[in-house]
Amino acid sequence: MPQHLRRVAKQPSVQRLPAYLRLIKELRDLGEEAVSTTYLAELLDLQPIIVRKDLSVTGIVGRPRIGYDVGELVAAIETYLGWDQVRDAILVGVGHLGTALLGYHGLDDYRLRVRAAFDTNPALAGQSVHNCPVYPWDTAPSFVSAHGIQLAILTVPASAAQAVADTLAAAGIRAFWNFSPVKLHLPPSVVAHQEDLTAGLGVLSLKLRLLLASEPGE
Amino acid sequence: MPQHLRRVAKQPSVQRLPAYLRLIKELRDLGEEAVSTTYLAELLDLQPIIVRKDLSVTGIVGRPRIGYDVGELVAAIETYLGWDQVRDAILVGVGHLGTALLGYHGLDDYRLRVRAAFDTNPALAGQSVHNCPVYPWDTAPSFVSAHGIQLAILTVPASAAQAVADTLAAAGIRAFWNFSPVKLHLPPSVVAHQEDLTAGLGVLSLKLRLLLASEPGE
DNA sequence: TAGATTGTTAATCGATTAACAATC
DNA sequence: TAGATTGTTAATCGATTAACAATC
Repeated sequence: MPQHLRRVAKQPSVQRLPAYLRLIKELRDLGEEAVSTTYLAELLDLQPIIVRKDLSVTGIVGRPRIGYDVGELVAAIETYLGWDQVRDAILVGVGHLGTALLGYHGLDDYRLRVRAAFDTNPALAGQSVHNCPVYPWDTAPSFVSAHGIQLAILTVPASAAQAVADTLAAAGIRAFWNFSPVKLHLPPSVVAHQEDLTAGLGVLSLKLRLLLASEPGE
Repeated sequence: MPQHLRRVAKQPSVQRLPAYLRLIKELRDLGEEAVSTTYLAELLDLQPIIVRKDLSVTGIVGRPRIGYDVGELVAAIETYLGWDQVRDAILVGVGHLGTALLGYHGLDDYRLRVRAAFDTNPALAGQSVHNCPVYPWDTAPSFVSAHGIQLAILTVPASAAQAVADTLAAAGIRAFWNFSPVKLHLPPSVVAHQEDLTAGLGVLSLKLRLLLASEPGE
């Protein structure tokens, strides 16, 4: 493995990389050949030096006065995040959010392929949601081991999340993208990332409250 | 406004408050009267001192050896975030994600009421999605000003987000919960919070790549 | 050349952690 | 009382920002 792919960026940096990637791909599709951190920073309301530091973890080198080669930069970020290769995934819990994610073409852009969805509701089994087959939950472990799936998207109710994760981890899942509002406790050989929509709503609500409180007449 | 509601917690703290609130409400519903930071920290894989620091911004005081009063703590966090009062909202963009959010009862738990949804698709106008009426997008500005709506949830395509936000801000919207993968540029009298699902996917993908790379046989 | 941009090194800032007195 | 927990103050750690030489 090349040295620069070993560098571990801290979470704030990693979280910004997908936003850079999105913009740079747009520029590429518009025919641009180079991009500067000054420009990216302006679009994202960041300091140019932050963008430069963030990009440096991917090992990319730019050219003074010109910036970074757009094609190289896309490749560098994708390689760094592991988005350069197709990864198979399953989704568990075909409710509102699960259905929405199955219909979200964005995942495809990042080469994440949801091969199957699972649900305990027998009415869903055998159906196809946004072109993804839905199977009974019982069959998930054998599907995972048969196809060597490493990534699972969890959109199950909070009460079920830990048990579902335990079962899938035993079947071979190594990474959970967890949309259930529960912190998963897993062995060190498995990684997880929790999406918490209410965290964002909390930040926004506080901002709004402080904004309104700061205004005359309050 | 009481002094402690003026204290502005930093973003990492604020983001953790909703997770505390969720757990504490569960405890309350189980009949618990007190909770310690030691206990909350264990459930969330955090240090107790972090939890204590985070809670202190709400102005709550605990009792040594006992912890915090569960009812008081729920009230303190809700008041701090502005979740103690019902807030009206609209949603713009009734696609997969917009539909999922309309069906998400979680919003109701935080007293966020989506009064109407809007879409440019004429086939949707007049329909009702998860008990929320859908109207033509053109009518959004007048709805916002007529009802004094301050918060808007944006689930529109990236290409439309900035224009939609500009229009709504002019009509009186003060806060945007933005699910479009675009950084909004808004006047200082308006706040926004961007949800970026791909940021989380990036973090998870990197964790997985590093996990696999660290294993024997790689 | 002049000026813009990269990329390094050092300084600052803020969040996390440690230490510990207070208290129930 | 002994022991667990709160809450403050100080220390550490890590991320952001500043300064600036290198370079195209």
